Amino acid sequence: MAGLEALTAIRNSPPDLLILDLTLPDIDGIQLCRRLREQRLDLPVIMLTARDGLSDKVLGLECGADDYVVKPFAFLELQARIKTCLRRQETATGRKAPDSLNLGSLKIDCQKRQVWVTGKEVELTKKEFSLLLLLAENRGRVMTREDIRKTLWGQRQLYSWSRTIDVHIRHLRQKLEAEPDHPTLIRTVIGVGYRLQAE
Amino acid sequence: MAGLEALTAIRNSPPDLLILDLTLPDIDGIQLCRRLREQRLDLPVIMLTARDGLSDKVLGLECGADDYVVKPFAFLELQARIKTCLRRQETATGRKAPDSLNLGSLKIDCQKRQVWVTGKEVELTKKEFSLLLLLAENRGRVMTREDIRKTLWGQRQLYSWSRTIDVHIRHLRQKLEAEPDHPTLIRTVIGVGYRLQAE
DNA sequence: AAAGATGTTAAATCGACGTTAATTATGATA
DNA sequence: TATCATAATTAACGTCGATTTAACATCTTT
Repeated sequence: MAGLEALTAIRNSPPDLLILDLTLPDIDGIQLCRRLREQRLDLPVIMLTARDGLSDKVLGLECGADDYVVKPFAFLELQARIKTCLRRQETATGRKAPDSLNLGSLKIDCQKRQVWVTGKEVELTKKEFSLLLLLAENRGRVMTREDIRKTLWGQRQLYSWSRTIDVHIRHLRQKLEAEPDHPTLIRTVIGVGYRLQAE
Repeated sequence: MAGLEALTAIRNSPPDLLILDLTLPDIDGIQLCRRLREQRLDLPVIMLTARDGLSDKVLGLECGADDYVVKPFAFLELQARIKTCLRRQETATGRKAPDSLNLGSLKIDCQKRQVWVTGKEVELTKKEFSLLLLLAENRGRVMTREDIRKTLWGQRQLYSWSRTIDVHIRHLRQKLEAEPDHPTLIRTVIGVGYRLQAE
């Protein structure tokens, strides 16, 4: 799988741990890792590489990787590091995103990627879910279109004049709001962005 | 200046915008840029380079540069890109601004873009909010029309005889003052500009 | 009172957002 | 690999609020 594909896949359904090869077809492991961190995706990353130079090693760790294994490696070593990484993750307080969000009539299960409104489950697409999660994690605060664009699409993927974000907002409103045409949950802040009403 | 020197200089007193040459003596522009981002230095960066390959271009943007100009370039192009970059920076939500301002009965939350007067929330438009923020950040001091024009409109033409600023002030007074016709919060300093009463 | 600066209002313009349908991408399945 | 279903994005246009303009009123200073 190419790096950019991976990035999308990870955003859509984050795994518990990532093992990254330093050499990927389009963007390399270091860049991929950095992007993850920019997007506040706090999952453990183990770098995998054939190169043995110190500078690479430093670079790997500086970009936010949690550990580093040099090829060729004993499988047991990798296994050990995976265990360590996961244990560290477990015990680190509050590093992981909360498992579920409870905002009045809105309930979000981040792990299962399920959403309920007034007890009823609603089905969201991946993009819809990501967008809702972003708004929910920042409830009360205005998320600018720029914020949204950066988080969900990364740099330079979506033109500023595109109406894509609006369309997803529309879909969310249709699925979540009692009256989609008079939204109370997802408010528009004209000239700025959107805000999910806290509580 | 070499790249490492630059890095130190930037850390010590961050400029408004950075124009980076891809080829520097010790570490190249891409690495410098990446380091900046790692250190969460969120200043706009324009890459400058002689190389024309696509991969370089991609690399430049992916490392966190905001834009990219290939040498040789028309000076007007660079100028245009600088403008765009700065405008984007300006409008990005409260990056540099403090999180909240508390001035007696007036409360401003820059993150949420919300404003309260004596506990009651008031809704402001984008321009109104920017104007109020400018006055509030410089409370007690007189902001000249020229200051206001420069900050809120930049180079874009707003003729000196335009009443636009007055109109926005009017709207702010209507929304914030107990008696809009006898303003106590936003005072006029004739011949100079406006001053927000420091509490 | 005159000149210059600011205040006020409504109307005109402009731009941001909303909406729908059509199109394109994606991913699963045979 | 072709096909199909679904999701994501684009295109095109509508709507409405925000901003600016215009015209005139009122205040200040000399």
